[in-house]
Amino acid sequence: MALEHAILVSLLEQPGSGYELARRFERSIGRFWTATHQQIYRVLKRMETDDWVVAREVGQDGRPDKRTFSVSDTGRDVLTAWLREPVQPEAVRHDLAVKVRGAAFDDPAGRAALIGEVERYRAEHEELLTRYLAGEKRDFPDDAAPTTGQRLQHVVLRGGIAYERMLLDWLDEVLTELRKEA
Amino acid sequence: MALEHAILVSLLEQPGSGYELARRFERSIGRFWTATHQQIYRVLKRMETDDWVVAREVGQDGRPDKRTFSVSDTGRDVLTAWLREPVQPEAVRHDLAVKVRGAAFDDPAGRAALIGEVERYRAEHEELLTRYLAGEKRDFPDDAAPTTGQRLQHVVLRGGIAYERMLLDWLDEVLTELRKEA
DNA sequence: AACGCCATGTAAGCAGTTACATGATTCA
DNA sequence: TGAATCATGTAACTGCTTACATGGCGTT
Repeated sequence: MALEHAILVSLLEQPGSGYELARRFERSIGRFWTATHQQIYRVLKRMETDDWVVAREVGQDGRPDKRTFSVSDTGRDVLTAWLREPVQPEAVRHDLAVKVRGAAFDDPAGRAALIGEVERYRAEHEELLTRYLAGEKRDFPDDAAPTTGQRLQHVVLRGGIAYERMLLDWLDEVLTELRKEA
Repeated sequence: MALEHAILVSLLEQPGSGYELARRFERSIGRFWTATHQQIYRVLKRMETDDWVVAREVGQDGRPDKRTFSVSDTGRDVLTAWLREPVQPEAVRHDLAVKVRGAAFDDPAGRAALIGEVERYRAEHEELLTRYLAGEKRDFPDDAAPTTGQRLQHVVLRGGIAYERMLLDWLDEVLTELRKEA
């Protein structure tokens, strides 16, 4: 498990509240680790109890107060120890691939419906790629001399971009195959 | 959730016992849906209760008896209905990307350890790619005229191959970035 | 007046992992 | 003799999802 560790990394990059973390997980971190706000608050509470993070109350006007978390020394040690552990094999769960193989056992109407779904799915990921590329241009301009942290964030983003490009190409292949049935 | 559906697809492609299913999930299906034998037996039992699959006792000599499952009409209907549902967004959980971003907060010794881990991970996936390519050559020879099912299985396998190639390229980029620290 | 955003949670339930258990056969 | 493969499970636990809950502020 690594939600704790993803939170530690995110808070080291920039301290923030549970709500802010949830938004980051929707955006940048969500590329490689998804989590809902409910889950984040629960884990954050446990991390606070275990002294991995410390909270600071921040009063705001015009907005609800919030609790901003930072990583403690203990938290840093926990992260360091985790970084030295072997990388866990991913638990792959790819809905669409199951459906594509399942399409062999459905009738033409079903395959037509699946084609529509794949097209929708493809459009979603095309948009995602566009957003990644815009984010890259914004956050990692060519002329800048990046810090270590920025270089590592950038290479992770390039991974997301490479994944989306690969996915779009593959979806085109899938569509070609599914259309042969028509 | 879709383990049920992955099992239905697998049993439609070829009826089999819980044990055989577990082996398939280790091999081909595991590319896009992982599951352990414990989980498979539990789900299979529920599917049998709900009449999605039917079992046939098969006595074997020299080996324990087994229960071979096939998909019932109800099971087929369940699968068809599921194929018509929207594709669920994937729950991404990519350990390694978290570690790469976390490496910015570790010392050189820690980054050196991570480099070693990434190399190991890369070697694993290179081997996986080799196995995919061997499987492709074996199961989908150029000259054959494939059935619909085979064509769809093939396009899913090509997805796995494209993914592994993309991953290997990306891991090389990651290694380049991590080594700049040294 | 209604909707969306900011901000934080509780509670119930299910899916999935890890550990444990059994027992026969085949092969090195 | 020991390890690997075939074959099927139970039990405990953890992580994650879904649904529900509250309340103020800003915008249309």
